[in-house]
Amino acid sequence: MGGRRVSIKDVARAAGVSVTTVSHALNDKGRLNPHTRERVREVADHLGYRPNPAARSLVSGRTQLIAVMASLPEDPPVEFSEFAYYSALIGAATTAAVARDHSLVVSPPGTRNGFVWDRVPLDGVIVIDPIVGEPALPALREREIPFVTIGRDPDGGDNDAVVSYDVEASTSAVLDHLAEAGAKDIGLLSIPLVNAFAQETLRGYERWCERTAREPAAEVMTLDQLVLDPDDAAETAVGNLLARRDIDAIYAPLEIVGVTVARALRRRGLAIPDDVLLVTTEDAGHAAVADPPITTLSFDHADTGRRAAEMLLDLLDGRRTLPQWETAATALVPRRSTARHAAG
Amino acid sequence: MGGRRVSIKDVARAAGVSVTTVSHALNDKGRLNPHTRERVREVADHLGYRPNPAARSLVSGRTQLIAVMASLPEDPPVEFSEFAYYSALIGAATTAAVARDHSLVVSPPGTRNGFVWDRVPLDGVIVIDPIVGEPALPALREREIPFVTIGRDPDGGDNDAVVSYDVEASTSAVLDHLAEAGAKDIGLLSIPLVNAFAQETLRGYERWCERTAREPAAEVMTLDQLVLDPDDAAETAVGNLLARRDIDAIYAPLEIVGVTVARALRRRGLAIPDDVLLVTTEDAGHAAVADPPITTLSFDHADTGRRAAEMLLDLLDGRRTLPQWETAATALVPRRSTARHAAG
DNA sequence: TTGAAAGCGCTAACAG
DNA sequence: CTGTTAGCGCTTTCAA
Repeated sequence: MGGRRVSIKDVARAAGVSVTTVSHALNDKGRLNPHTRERVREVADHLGYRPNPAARSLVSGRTQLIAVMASLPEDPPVEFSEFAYYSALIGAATTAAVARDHSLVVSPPGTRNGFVWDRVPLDGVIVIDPIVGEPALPALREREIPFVTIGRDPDGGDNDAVVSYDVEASTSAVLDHLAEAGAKDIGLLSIPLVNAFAQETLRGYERWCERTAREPAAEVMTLDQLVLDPDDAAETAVGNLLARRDIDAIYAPLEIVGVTVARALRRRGLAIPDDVLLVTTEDAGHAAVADPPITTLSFDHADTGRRAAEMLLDLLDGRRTLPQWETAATALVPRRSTARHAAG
Repeated sequence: MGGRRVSIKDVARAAGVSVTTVSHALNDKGRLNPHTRERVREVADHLGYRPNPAARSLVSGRTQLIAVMASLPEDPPVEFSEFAYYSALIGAATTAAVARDHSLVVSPPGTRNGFVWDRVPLDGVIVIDPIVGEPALPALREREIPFVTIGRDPDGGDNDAVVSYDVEASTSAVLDHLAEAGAKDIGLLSIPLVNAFAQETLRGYERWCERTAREPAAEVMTLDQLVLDPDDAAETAVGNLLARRDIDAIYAPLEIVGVTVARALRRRGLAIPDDVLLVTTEDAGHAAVADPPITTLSFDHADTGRRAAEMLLDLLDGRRTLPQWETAATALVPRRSTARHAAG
């Protein structure tokens, strides 16, 4: 397209030097007369020279490209766009990548079209919330493409680079908060145990119950239910939970679930927070605007994205080596759904 | 990194043919003995051969990479992640790109770090909601990089490829809806007139008022206000609007504005919908869960992203030529905020 | 029907 | 301090 781009040769010719000199001048390599270097740079600048990344990549083996990929079950297929937090995460990762002279490509989940790295040569990959059996991880390991997971790989990954929340501690914080708000009997409405977050939440819940000598009551939704009809899944799960025991507080991770649970409770004539306390997690911010506003466990997704990108980039240029583990902050945001005695 | 990738030479050697033959066999070029072609393919497959995109790109000049870039004011800087709809849009565009053997890279807005296409060689770019004076557009034109804008370029762009909503018609629909709901005096709380959407909304509003013989009352927020403190901006704007006239309905595009306006009205003792009817636009879905749920003008962002990607890809392989114009559907979603006489 | 060879733009030995 | 040269992996004339 259009009038051919200016190449290193054009610059060399215009500056009256060899291509090597140009290359060195522009990349601060070798020993060059500062004067020559300067002149070459001016010429290059004047000509609007831009190194061709493809050529550079061909020789260096690196592409300055990293990818971010959401790990989502393929069957049934989860709509990528349902997760608002990807937006924040991707935005931050992009910014971090660009600041270090890389770009970020977005990979669709699943393998139906093959992996991105079969199409684009990638220097590294960020995998968000790897699910059990995620095929991308073995593929990356086999291809020796460096990667960072956001959340631990539930299938192992002890030697991986991971940015993660301290899920067990956060879960305890949620449950402590509920207990302090007067909860006598707290039920967990768990998402399917497909990723480390879900698994660790359940474990955190069980341990907390053990520590506080309470009888756990956990209801785990199936993946099919949740994906095919989240409303119905939450509805059913709440029903099961309440049928089992006289629960007076629910921790329901995943914002869409939390919001639906709130509706389901209301439909049953149960008031929040008077009859049942409710906590969920933050995603698109629905919890905050719901009526009543729902207390959430919140994550700084932008921070997480930034950290993951930084970690990957560090791995790529050898500033860090495997394994890596970094913990991102969580915060409990109390709202009316857990303020039993407040006017709020 | 790791055990060198298998190159075309390896395949040629293993199959006992020349690299030319391999290239032809794999790309369906030239005239080859079908038997040879088949055998070469098997060998390549068996060896796990993947063409090196950098090499291919060096020769073809194409990279199979397209970018998506949000056009946002740099000063004051708008946080990319504030717009939930990017997530849906990017997800859909990614899927569309991948289906046609391309990948999508995300560009941060602004030019502080130079443009993406200075770092990654791109075949084309999607620019979301170009603002007045967006520097990317002239840059793209100059570099002759094909692009599609989502929403018209307010600075011209009559010869561009654009995917757009029919903003004037949608605005009319909103106002008609309000009028039908009993609105006597409808105010517009406009976002800054930085992009085509804002400009056309205002124009649509003015024309509608003219057609229906009403006196327009539009309050335009300044960019600084809106970016620095959206809550305060909306608050002030509502105040101004109400001070001017006895408005009984407001159309406040941009969901964050709409939600804030709702709060501001309540704080003033005005009930929605009884005292004031309210309509906003859809973004993260806050309007739907707000109390009362707010009627929105909704967009199918995924559809828009998909169309934009398709259009760009068509442009790239010559299936379409400039100019292009495609309209994406909008829908008015009535909720309680405009149901004056409903129990809802 | 197949192969040799040039060359895409760049970097990095190696010479001078 | 600067230039020559050999590739990186692939596509593509052009010849055989």
